[in-house]
Amino acid sequence: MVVTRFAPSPTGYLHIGGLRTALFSYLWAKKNGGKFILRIEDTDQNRNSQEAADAIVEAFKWLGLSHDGEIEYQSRRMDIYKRYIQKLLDTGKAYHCYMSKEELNELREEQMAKKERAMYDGRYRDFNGTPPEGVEPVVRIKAPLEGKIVVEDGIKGDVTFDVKDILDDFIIARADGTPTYNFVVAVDDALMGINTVIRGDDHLSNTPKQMVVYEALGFEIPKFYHVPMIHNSEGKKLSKRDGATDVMEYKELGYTPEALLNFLVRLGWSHGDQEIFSMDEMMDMFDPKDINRSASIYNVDKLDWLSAHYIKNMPNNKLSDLLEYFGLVLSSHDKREILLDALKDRAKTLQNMADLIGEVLSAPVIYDEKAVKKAFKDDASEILNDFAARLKKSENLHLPVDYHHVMEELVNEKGIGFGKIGQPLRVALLGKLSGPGLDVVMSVIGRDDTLARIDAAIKANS
RNA sequence: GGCUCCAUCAUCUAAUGGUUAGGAUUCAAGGUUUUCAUCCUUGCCAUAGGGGUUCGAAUCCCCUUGGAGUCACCA
Repeated sequence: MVVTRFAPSPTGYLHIGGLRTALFSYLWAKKNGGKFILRIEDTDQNRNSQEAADAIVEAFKWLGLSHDGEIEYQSRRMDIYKRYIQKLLDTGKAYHCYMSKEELNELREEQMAKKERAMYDGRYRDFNGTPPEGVEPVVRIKAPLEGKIVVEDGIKGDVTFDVKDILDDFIIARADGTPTYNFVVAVDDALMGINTVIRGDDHLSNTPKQMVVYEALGFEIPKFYHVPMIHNSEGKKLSKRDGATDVMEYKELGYTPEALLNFLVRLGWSHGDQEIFSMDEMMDMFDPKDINRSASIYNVDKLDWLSAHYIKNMPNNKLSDLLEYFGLVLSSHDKREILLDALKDRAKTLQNMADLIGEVLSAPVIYDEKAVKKAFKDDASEILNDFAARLKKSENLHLPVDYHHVMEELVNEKGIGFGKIGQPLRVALLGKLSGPGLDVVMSVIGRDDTLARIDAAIKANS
């Protein structure tokens, strides 16, 4: 059984990069009928981890992702970590170090001055004398002093580290007794049965340390997949300053979960030439071995395209439901279908769609200056008046086609082009020269509103 | 700086050692549309550089260059 996990530190919200590794982990677990565990890494607990967990769960919920079992909080597992630290102490695989922070800094400075690597010198590694007074010791693990550590990574291949380049007897418990990151990650992953770790490749250099812990405790090392970073347009690691990095911002912006997930799954992963993936397809086709080796740059153009694609292909009742979040209640509108059909392939996002609908539903408050200049010349007012008169005496104006007939009639009888009536009418109805079909607009707002808008436009612009 | 990773169009990416280096987004042009958008068609655009290995290299090896990540009693 494949057991994966997503293990964010509680920084407040779900990050777009985190979401991608979470998605990869989720897909791989679910595809294999396994489990996907959510673990909050709050050993330092300077922040409100509950809030962070809630934010992450909320985001997962929006996206339709779910984790198995209860959320694990590291802050609630302190007893477990203490027990394993004690075990290492008892078996001589870890030891107390009485070096003070000052001494440590001193050592580091000396090493820096000599251009050596800053590392612990192991002075308490085999210490069995009387400990110095007044120093609360940290616990250090006995790391190997020489040799190589090979991380067998499913994406990068075998990555070899020379122990003397990267390791020292690192701290596994602070002076206050709390355990440190590399220790708890290894302990938790092992204890929770996580056999497949999919995470950002910024963790690759931590992996040897975690392997030392696995080794010391006799745990089995999981399969690692270190996923390349997502970069900003500058080519640097994505940070808060790069626009929207909070997943929930995308909801506010009007992106749908399918679009966002589809966008993210294709960042660093591909399946031939396929661009559009439903959740089922992702699950069916995803395999971490197909993840790219190189970092990718985050670019919203494609997200916009996907977003538009999903809106275009969404059933109207679902679209209507989603639009309510953006303040639009259409359920009782008798021309809902016509309206949504006409606008769904013009919108990039739900927010955008709501705006476009708003432009149809409410009369223009301002008329675009250029549009007026272009459309309201010569006999535009006269033609509009003629058109209004025809509307007034027409019966049974309901569907777009009904309005279209009236336009056609006018155009034919006067021997003019469609543009002659179309342009000024468009300005009258929408205040500008772009937008959905005029017959659709008139059908949606009805005859009375149409007449009112024509009237208002003539008064304002002639 | 040490260590590690990475390198195909502007961007996301495809290509058992043999392809006119493919697709998608963006951009541009044309068609459709009374307008705009959608949609359709077409076009522009890439194997970082240098050495090898090989009949043959985007693909394997080495070097250079460039980029990224990481080096805590943070996670």
